[in-house]
Amino acid sequence: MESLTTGAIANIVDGGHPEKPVVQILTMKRIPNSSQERWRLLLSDGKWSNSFAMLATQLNPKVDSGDITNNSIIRMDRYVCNTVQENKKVLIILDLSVIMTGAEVGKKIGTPVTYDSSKIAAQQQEQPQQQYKAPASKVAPNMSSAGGNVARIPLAQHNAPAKGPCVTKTPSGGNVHPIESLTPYQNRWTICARVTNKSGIRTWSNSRGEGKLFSMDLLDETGEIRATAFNNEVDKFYDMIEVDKVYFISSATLKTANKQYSNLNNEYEMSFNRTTEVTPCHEQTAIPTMQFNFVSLDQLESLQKDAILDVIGVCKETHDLSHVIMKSTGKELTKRDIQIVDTTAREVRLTLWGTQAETFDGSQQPVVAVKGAKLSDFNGSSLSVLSSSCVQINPDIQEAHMLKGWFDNGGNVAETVNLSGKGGQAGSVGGTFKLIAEAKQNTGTDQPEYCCAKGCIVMVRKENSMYTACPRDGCNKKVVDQGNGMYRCEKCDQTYDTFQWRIMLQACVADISDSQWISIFQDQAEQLLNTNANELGALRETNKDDFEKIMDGILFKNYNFKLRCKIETYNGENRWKASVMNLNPVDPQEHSRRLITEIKQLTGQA
DNA sequence: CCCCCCCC
Repeated sequence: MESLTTGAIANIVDGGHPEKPVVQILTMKRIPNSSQERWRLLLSDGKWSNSFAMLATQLNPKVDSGDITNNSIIRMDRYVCNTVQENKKVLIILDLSVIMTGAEVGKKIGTPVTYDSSKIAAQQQEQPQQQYKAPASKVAPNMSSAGGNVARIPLAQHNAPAKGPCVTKTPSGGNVHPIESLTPYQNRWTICARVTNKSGIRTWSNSRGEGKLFSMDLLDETGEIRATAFNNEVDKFYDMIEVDKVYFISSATLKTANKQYSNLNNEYEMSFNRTTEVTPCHEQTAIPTMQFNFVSLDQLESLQKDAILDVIGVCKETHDLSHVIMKSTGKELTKRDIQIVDTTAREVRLTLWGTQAETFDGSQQPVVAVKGAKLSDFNGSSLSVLSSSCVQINPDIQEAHMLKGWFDNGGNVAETVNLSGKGGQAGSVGGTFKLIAEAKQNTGTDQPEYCCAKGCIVMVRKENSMYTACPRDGCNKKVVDQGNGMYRCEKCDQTYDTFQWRIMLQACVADISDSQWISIFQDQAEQLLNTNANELGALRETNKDDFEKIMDGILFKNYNFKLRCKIETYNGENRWKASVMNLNPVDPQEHSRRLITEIKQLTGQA
């Protein structure tokens, strides 16, 4: 039987920080009424037990997957223990390894006794400052001595799993807390963080009142968090806070972050309040300057519209500056579209605004990294830079060097899929999944909306499913047969001696909720029918039976469709119309995963 | 306590 680190629980409660203690989970309880899933654990070291432990939410999947259960023996690879209120301690497990599964252990080891709470209170008075200790191996021995002896972590270790703070003491001699350990459950902390982004001052006015605010992104080597200052705190702090500088910050309010408006890797965000203190940190630190969580371009189509995300790509094409008039205010804006490409052979449009658009130089095809770009569904998928975004040109980071190397060695001539061309051509189907009946409830505006639906083709209209089109590439206009072997295109105002076949399918797609006739055009129809339009057109003329066989071959199969849905007015009547932007056979595993996610959402488990 | 972020 794997041995536990006897006495570790008592040691931690008493303010110690044993390295990677092995403990047993006796029970796990979900904390009720918390907006986010949070687990409280009763831990035992075989001799002592205490229910002061919580799982960092990034470890929740280990509970959901059953990796950790009651009786599991775990090694706490990284944890912090903080004091909350007067006499309570909270231990947060940041990283753990399962040494033995609960099933393997099968029982409580030993007869642990709850570590006495009065002892905790007494201990507390002796060690009021005992809050966070970095793992000994990560910091230099004399980091707290006078003379600016600061522990340095090599920059190359930024992404190493175990991290501690670079600066370990506050100006008043207290401990510096890692950003990663901040929670609303405890309020006595000081962080030492670099400001990586700072907004301008913005005012608002709504039914709840008016005011002004600015926000900033804070970073240390354990994590990042957004902070916002309102009204008086704007006056107090706006001028002193400078991008790229490092500050000690203490005593702000923590609350759950709204992910819709932030891409920072933190479930909480910070609001400055009247007790918040900000002090510049003049020590040299190894706090990194920016932390990206890049999404590769092939993932864009599977993400929700309006998502805020980090991207990096090589600028393969730079468009001219242009000006647009804002619909809401009539103000004129300057913009520039660029195309960025990455190794997934996707390219996407990225729109820069204002000064950033004016000063952008794409002539050397630089690498462009954006933290906090916004995804839109215009023309399939496109990206836009927001005022809260941070754009870096040729950043000195590994991903950028890798991309540039790839681009200069063939990537520049690689064939790519343009995600910002029409509906998006990539294989993955993106957008919100809906039942057909739900999709049809969208009676919205004249703007098309995009969604996904899984459905079965139950009928297909064979007549009028093909037409003879202009042979000029990209025209696609129906030609008029002149009866003399010549075909006339009105759009091109030309007569040709040839034409090309195009497919325009009407298919009735059904799911459990409803059915609907949907248009499937050329490219998607060719994919669906597994043929090419010219061959199919020829077959239609020569062998009607085989033609119909091919058309019937698509019946009664399930597909995931990405749909473009629109209300069209036809003879004064509104009609819901949908066409297929792309389609894929249903992958049962992926489909099941999505259903499980939906069930969890419906039952409040996610 | 904001959460607007533009246009095709």
